[in-house]
Amino acid sequence: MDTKSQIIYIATNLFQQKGYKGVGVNEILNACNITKGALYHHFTNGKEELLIACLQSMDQAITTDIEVIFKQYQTTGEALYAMIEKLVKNFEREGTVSGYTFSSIVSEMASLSEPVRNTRSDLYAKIQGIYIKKLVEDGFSPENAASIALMITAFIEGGIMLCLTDKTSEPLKVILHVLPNLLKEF
Amino acid sequence: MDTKSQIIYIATNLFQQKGYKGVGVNEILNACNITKGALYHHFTNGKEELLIACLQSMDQAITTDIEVIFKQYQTTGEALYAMIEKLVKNFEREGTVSGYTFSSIVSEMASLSEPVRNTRSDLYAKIQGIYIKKLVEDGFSPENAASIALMITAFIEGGIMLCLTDKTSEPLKVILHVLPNLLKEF
DNA sequence: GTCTATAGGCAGATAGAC
DNA sequence: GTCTATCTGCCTATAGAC
Repeated sequence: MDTKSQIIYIATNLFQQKGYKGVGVNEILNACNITKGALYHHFTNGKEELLIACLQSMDQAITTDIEVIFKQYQTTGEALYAMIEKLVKNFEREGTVSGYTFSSIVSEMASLSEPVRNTRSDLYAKIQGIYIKKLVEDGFSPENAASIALMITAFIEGGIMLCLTDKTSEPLKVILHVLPNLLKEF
Repeated sequence: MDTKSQIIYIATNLFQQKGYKGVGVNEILNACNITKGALYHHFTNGKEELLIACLQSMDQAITTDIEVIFKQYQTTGEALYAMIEKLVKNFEREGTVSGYTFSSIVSEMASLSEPVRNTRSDLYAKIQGIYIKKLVEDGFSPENAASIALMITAFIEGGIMLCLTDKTSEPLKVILHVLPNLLKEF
């Protein structure tokens, strides 16, 4: 793996654990066993450019993962069940699911720059696009599908946040059983 | 209002907007029009002691507010509808509902100290206690009530997070219509 | 109880050798 | 492409006058 990819990989983990402001450039350098020269060679605009690269890398991993699951199952409800079940198992195995949310990194949005905000918005739109497509295939109207996709995102985001901060998989487990049934309400 | 209360009031707003790490002590001093001497007189242990005071102040405001609403309505579903409706109106009026969530302040939990983590946990437990009490009055079993309270919290947390970062009230509006009906699933 | 002045450290970023 | 050395500025916190 080349240096740039390695920096992104390691920095992504650190950002997920501590948030953008919570990780210093020096900490990243230590973890990567490189020096400032190397980092600023690959990321001319410094820490913020690195953050955007990390967000895009996360997006790649998340959307690929979700797309695979959503192709495997007939309905949105079944796909969501499988997806959340995977999150629960992941949390119980590794104690984290932070790879599935951007909030833990950039929830202090107000103090972040416009490029970062825009990147984050694009990524959420992409993920919700997958939900919407499947929901329309299920027979929902496009407007309803958009609302439901928003709801799904809110539910999962909140669940992940609670699991991470309370250090228990309970919130996601509850959502696992409720969310698929919830689709019938519409 | 005395100086200490004023510091807490202003610092709370800043922390809500930018997160703990995103606000510097100097920024707080400027906003309050005081100097270091005054701040460190009232908060011997500095910024972290101030944060804990802010979290407790928020907790006071939130639980009081929720309790008032929950006394006004017969069922948990009705109370939740009124509560979320208030959040939506608040967001549309002031562009924020950050007073109702701790996540935006302390989502970088891994890098925060034990006292702060514990304070946050206590506050969430208190809020969920209100939900649980009402749910049991509604006839739910204590175990079910606990699960449902967890779900409600996850849903609202996620909704607030999306509203704040996407700058639209849509997520909470969707939740407003779904959540009360959702209770019938149990 | 509030002020000024300052300590001491670490942040992100840059220049230039190799 | 990676290194070392260094800059500037901000950070939290403290000491001591008033």
